[in-house]
Amino acid sequence: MAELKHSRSEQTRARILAAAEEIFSEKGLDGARVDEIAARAETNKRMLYEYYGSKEGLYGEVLRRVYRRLSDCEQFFTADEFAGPDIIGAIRSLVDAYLAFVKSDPTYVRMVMWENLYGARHFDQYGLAGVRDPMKKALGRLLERGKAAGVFRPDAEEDQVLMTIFACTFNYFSNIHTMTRVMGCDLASDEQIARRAAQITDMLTCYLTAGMPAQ
Amino acid sequence: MAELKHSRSEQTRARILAAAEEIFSEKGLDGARVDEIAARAETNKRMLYEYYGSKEGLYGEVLRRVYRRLSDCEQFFTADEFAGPDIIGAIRSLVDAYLAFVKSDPTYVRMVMWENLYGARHFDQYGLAGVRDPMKKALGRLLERGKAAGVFRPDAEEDQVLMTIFACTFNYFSNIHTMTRVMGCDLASDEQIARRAAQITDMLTCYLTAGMPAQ
DNA sequence: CTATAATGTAACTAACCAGTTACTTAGTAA
DNA sequence: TTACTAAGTAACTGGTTAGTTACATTATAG
Repeated sequence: MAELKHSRSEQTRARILAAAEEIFSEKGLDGARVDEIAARAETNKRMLYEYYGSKEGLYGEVLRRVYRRLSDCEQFFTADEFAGPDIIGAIRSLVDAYLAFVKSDPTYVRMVMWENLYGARHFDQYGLAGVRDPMKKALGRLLERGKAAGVFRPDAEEDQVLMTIFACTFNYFSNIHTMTRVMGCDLASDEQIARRAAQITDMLTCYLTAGMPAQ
Repeated sequence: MAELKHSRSEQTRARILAAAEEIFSEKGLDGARVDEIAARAETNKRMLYEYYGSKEGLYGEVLRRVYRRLSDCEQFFTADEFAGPDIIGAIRSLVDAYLAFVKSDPTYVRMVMWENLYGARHFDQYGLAGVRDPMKKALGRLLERGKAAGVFRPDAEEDQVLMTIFACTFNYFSNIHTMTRVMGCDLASDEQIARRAAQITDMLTCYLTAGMPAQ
């Protein structure tokens, strides 16, 4: 029963990685404690070092796993929804999808924040340089189609639009604590999130269709 | 010469605070080392604890100081530039000013990021709840004037526009490390920053003036 | 059953770190 | 000079932490 043994160790590996993700995303590389990760994984340091070699190595694995979840959204962004004739509706879907992703995956948001504070050191170190945001491709195709159809202004730049969408969606959750205090309302509520989504879409649409003949 | 003595201790206090700002913004509360702060301030722990009581207390002082720099921009945003008849130009100035601020003060950006990762714990603890973003007031006045003049659409919401400006400017620098890798170009260059500023302004203008008679 | 290897436990180590304390130096006032 | 106080030094303390090691348990293959 080699499989059973294998499966047992795989399960421990998986529990360690899951616990590490929780704790690294919560406290960062410096704030996290190896013993705490081992305890939450219901194992101990010995196994953690057996499987991952070092604290930083484990952190790197967590980072890889988190970014993989983003790449895995690729399929979503290639769905039929984005190939139909309603190009403005597709932009809305794109914004909604990204906002839904960052809302549903606070761990992703926090790990990206930590990594930016660490100067993307581990991002480079653990071979994530090739990671491509799936939204970038989808947006590129969409802009091209929109321009060809005469719906979008021809001078719209993919990179700039992408940065705007990314900033507006990501930032809403990454800075939600300080922004809530400045705004004086609960930005985490579904109502506020929906308002924000509508606003971002509205704004992008205004920009992308400015000066073009109305549909 | 009581003043000389006083001044000497004040200088040590100031050197400690300056060193702490550098190191806390670089490494965060957990990553920073009290000995390193003392060494950089060319003094030692004894004085640090004399003046600031604890590591966290010092961190709180740094946070206060950093936010004070933002409030101090108030005067800039009340300048004549924002009261003139060129309301769209004023929006451009507002974006440029905020972008220039976050570009010139990476310490502010990083401290806000740390604080968001810490759940704004120290933000509350050290009495920064009352901090108001000076841009918020300036933008509120500007939108009101623009609407009254029939230049801006009447349904534009101050909070939403503010969040957009904040997200687009702050996020550009807070996520510059990971975004540079996804975009594949040097976002820190003056050329890229200028392009970004133009884009943000353009987009806001499109949104704010959509459906209004051309000027 | 026995040998072997995977899995797990717990104590240990060497370094580190926030915070304290005993002590020294230097500036000042009378 | 003398008495006093602020400023500075360095060693120390108690607790913590990443990483290691010696040992125990369990499972399985032959």
